[in-house]
Amino acid sequence: MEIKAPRGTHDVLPQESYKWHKVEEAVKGLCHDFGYQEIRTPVFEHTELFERGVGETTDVVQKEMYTFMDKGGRSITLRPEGTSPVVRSLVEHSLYAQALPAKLYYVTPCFRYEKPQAGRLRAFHQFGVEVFGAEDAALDAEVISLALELFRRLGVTGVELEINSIGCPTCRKAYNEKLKEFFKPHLGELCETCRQRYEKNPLRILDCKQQSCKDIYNSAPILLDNICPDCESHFNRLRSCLDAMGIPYTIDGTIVRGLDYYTKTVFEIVSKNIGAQGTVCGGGRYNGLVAELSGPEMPAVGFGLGIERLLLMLDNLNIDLGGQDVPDIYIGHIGEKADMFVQNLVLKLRREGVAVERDYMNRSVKAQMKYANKIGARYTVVLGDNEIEAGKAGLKNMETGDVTEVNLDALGNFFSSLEE
RNA sequence: GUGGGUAUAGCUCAGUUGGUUAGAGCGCUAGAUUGUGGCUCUAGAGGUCGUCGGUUCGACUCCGAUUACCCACCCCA
Repeated sequence: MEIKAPRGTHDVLPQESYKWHKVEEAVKGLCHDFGYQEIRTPVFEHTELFERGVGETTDVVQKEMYTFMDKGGRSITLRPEGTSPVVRSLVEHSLYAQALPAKLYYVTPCFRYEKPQAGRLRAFHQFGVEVFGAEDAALDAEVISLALELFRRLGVTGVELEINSIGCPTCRKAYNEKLKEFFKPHLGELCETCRQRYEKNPLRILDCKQQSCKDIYNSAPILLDNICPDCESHFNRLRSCLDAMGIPYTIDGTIVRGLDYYTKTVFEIVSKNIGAQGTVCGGGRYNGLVAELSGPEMPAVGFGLGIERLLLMLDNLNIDLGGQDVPDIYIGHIGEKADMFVQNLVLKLRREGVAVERDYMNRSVKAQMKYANKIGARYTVVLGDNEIEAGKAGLKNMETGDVTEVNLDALGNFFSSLEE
């Protein structure tokens, strides 16, 4: 029986992996420019971290985690999101005692047991950014601008920024009461899940897609209108900062986010061209999380951005990230003497940083050339007794077909001069 | 977790009302006066038709189950 990749996972094949490299390079350069440093945390953590961090009532924790007991009897969970582990590490290593704000980023696999569909995998990758130690909404804006700058640098168009404020625990508590009051007379008209939401987290009702529920909550009090003065001024400053940077946005009062730790600012960057899972980046402020995970009272803001969804956008927009890695030169050979000569020459050139390929199939010259063409070699040279004797050979430019005579000793120099 | 669609060669797909040795294009390999790619031509390799069961004289074709993939809901990146 053939073994296949588990449901909801996929392989990044050689003809795709260069795209990942390009995206990773872009992320690296971007974070450098914005002053963010990389942090790497383990793929698995104690289950409790996510229960506490993400929130026990969330879907992610309740039904989507890859949780298992290890041989030491510990409950372990494969990271379902990137923020909690970073906060755990921040607290564990007292990173908050260093220069603040602490600005961190990561690109890492995440795992959620969900039913796969377009843009949704069980094993996927997130580029994430987290900033700790500053309350200023200018940072919320910076983090948003960073995400948008990644899209800009990669040439991605057609993404839209949506922002909202879900307030702080104080004003949200008051608002929840207000919501409950509003929905109370309509309880019977709400859908099944919304009736549960009514008890657990009335805020989520506003996220319901069912028309019947929509009709009701359309006239519900709006959270934005009910946040406290402090949250309101934070939101206004965020808007001013975005305006100052010339970043357009829409305010969407229905953005609630499914992770419990968010406070004040929440935002999504959505795209229409990757199917139903249009949110390519989501994040916001989470001022309570560090303390929740036994750290000091410390404000924070960040986002997660789905790499696979980003790649999906690039494909659908036909954005070429610059092609695959190809050999500088393919060295063909004829005869045993040349075989050994080439064996040595290949290593010599590789030591000089030239990307070289040769024949390992004992193929005809014609077949070797075909192969060289297929793998996209920029140059080819074929060596036989004559060339080795003369120390010279015809170097063929595969793009133009031009052949120029070169000294075999000078091949390395030829390629290093090409780079200049 | 709920719903819909699909399943034939490495890939994209044909396959007639069930009827003998299951096809094409692309890709792969090898050739087309003996040491040079791309174009063209020729040949070859490659499939227990997702899996299991049923109906039938006979199933790739009909029925059932199962699995996987795709799409949507939910949720989220």
